[in-house]
Amino acid sequence: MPRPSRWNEIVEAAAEAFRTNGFAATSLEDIASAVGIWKGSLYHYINSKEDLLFAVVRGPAEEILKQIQELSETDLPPTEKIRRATRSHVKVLESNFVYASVYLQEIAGRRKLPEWTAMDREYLDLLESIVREGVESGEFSAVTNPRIATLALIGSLNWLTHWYRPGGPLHADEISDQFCDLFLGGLIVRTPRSKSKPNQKAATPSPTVTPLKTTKPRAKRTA
Amino acid sequence: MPRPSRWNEIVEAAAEAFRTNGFAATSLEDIASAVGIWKGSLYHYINSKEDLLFAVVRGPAEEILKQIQELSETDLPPTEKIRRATRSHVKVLESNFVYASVYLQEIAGRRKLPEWTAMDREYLDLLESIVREGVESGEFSAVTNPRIATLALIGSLNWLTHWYRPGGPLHADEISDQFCDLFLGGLIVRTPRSKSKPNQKAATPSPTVTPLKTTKPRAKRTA
DNA sequence: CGAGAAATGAAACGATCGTTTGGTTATCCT
DNA sequence: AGGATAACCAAACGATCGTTTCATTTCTCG
Repeated sequence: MPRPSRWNEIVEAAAEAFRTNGFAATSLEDIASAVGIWKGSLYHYINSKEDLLFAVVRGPAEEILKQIQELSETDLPPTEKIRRATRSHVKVLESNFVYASVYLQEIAGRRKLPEWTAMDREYLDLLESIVREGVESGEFSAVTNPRIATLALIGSLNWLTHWYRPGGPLHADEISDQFCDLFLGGLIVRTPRSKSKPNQKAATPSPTVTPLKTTKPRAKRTA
Repeated sequence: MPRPSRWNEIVEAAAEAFRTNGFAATSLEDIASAVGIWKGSLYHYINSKEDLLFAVVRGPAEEILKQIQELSETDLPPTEKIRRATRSHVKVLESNFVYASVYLQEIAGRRKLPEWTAMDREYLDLLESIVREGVESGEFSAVTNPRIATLALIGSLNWLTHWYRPGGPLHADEISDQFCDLFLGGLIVRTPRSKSKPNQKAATPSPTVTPLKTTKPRAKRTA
């Protein structure tokens, strides 16, 4: 991967085009003309079109993983870990918005290259182990399935690429704080009631309406 | 749009291919050979390749919107509305998993056709108004920004297409129940304390660690 | 200044794609 | 049965795409 000045322009133009039209629907001519060169000239910087995709995507992918790796090595209480993980996730998404959007749309979807799926998996596992830590310490007593809770948080965060706009009215810090408050505390401020009964349905304080089939008896299913 | 028997095969094959490789990277030859016909023969069913995309996507998009429209017309308490909305959202995603995945990846992203963005917008607005209803009734006293809370829930739900696998170990009812419990109640079962102080940070019961910059003073910014 | 390397221009290639055309077979209806 | 209509075959077209090749310009630095 070369280093000269035009290279940054090229990667930025590629990222912008990939985000708007998708990788497959973006032609090298689109990128070249955005920079002001001929499409053949791109091959002094790349060996194939896919090189551009990886160049766009590598930065934020490695950054976001590094952040949670460092966080996992601390001994902060789980609540604080979740708060900081949420913040750094939103921060990386904001600071590298176009790049990160391309990653989530083109890599985290479709492509199954083992290098990237391993990174996704490691990130998920580290975040889940934080949640699990909170469950075991008794702080997250409302969680029944740590993996689902973790995936819910990751979903909220990554979905930012579908609606967040840099320079828009919502600041990243504001968003991450509210996400974190919501994830940790939920919508409802519970009335002090069943303390020693960590019921699965403890979060539902409205008995006004008969619920329609709370939880089906599950069919057994392994793996 | 024609009706014969092969038409269903074609749409299913298209959906499967679109989900795996994306719309732009899928050739009509891929779809035709999956059904066992020549690619030119597809044009007795369609006028252009995009027709296939819309045929794949229309069903679940209209269904998921219809469900929340009907729900909005009831006078159930907000908590119950959220629970039912979550359930039906997961249900539609599960029952039409491939179709819905294509919608979220190809329509809710990139494409800006006004018909679909209007549907997305209406769905978001209806769900947000439920949240807002709960805030005004006092039930959702922990919410400071209804739109962000709504987008967080939608993100968790739609991210299902990135990790859920039909026939896998997790049942759809189980997932939607846990999502809903998490969204309504959060990770933490709060200890009865500040009842009449709906502080922004009421959800953070761990004062062990000094938070790093809670919320920056925001730069003013309109629109 | 001038040689050598880096960067870009300019054109062409083979492959593939969406679409069209026209003919052939199968299916349905009364 | 037989005609009409739908379904499909088979081939080809023009356009576009990723990539290659080679000539030319621009930059670097001793």
